[in-house]
Amino acid sequence: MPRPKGFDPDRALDSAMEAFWSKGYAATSAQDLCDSTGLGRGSLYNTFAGKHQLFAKVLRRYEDEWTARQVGVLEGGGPVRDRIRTVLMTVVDEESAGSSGRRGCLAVNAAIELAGHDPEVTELVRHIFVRMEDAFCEALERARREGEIEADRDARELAQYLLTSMYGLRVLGKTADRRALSGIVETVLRPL
Amino acid sequence: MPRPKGFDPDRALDSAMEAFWSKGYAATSAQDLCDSTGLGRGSLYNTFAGKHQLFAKVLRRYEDEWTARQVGVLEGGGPVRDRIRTVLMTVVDEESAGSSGRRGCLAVNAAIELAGHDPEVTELVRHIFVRMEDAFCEALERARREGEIEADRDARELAQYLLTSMYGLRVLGKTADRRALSGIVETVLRPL
DNA sequence: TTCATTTTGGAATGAACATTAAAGAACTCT
DNA sequence: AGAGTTCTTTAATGTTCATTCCAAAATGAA
Repeated sequence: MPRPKGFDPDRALDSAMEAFWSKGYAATSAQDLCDSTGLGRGSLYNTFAGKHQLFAKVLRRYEDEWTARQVGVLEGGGPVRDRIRTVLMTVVDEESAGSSGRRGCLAVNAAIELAGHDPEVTELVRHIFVRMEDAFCEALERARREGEIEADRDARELAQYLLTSMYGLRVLGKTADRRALSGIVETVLRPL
Repeated sequence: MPRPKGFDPDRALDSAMEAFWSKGYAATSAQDLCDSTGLGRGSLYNTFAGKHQLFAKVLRRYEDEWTARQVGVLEGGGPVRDRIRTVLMTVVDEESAGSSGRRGCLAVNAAIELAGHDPEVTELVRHIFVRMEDAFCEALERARREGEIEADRDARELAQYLLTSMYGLRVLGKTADRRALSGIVETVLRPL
């Protein structure tokens, strides 16, 4: 049996995520990744074949860790309207965090920076977007069956509308303040 | 009198915009800029002090050329609802362009890639966002005065809502198809 | 034509880039 | 203890990066 790794690959993946998340793909160097993970170049390239493959792994982990959390909220109990508000207000909270935060959403960042140039990343991002849309859709369907929202509304259509609003908040969050963002959330929720 | 420049700086600025727009800031090298503008390194650095200053100039020109065009549509005649639809459908058209297109919105790209790290770019982007929001707001106010929309609606609130939807479309445009995007436009327009 | 000035393109700069090579250290199993 | 395998570190790879420098070409004014 071989010598075991001297570090936890998942923990390293989280550190790498942190780096990519706050600096973007292109602006994060191999040195940055070594610094943030604490690994040597050799260990890094042995474990994650290269920068691009590492980023792909990071994106998959982001879906499992962060997207899944938001999906979980939408699958929870209570009025849908409140669950959706919780999700959107989480976005507002993240975007109006102090200078330490403001990293936005890794999937959105990746979509804007790489979609169109990088097929693999585009596919991973699409997967995340679809998963969120489906979560919105199922929550709305359930609400419709239980009579919480009117029966003639198209759940899929509303889900796409909410997804658009959510990612629009991510963009505006770069320049708008918390007060404006939470106002928008209420406007978005109104037609529901 | 000195020797005049052998090129049109505004035309060069447009070429540089093209490069930054389709590749992003970090991924565009000085060589890329020389190739796309046709300038030598000397001319480029003599005219636009450096990559960063050039990008700032490009962003200002983007506002004058592209943002102003959308503002113009909103200031035009006819029902507001139609004018807003035109603006949003322009976004859909741009996002579902063939492989040649799909550059998105330069301001959104810059916001996601650089806002939070680059104060100057953040300010330039904010300016563009505010200008679009104001244009939406004034169009809505006018519609309210002329009785086209109900008087109890808050124009500023609606304007922010539309801005959010517009930029959300930019994000989803990276993975969604034309059919989905234009469906979203109608959903966004409905509560108006 | 000559002067003063500026543009221009190419060479040159040194730093940072992603990645690979190699050698020794560390570990498990026999 | 020893063999076999993997990990880790360091050095080194060659490329590309943004930017600077410089000599030569080009221009308008005198």
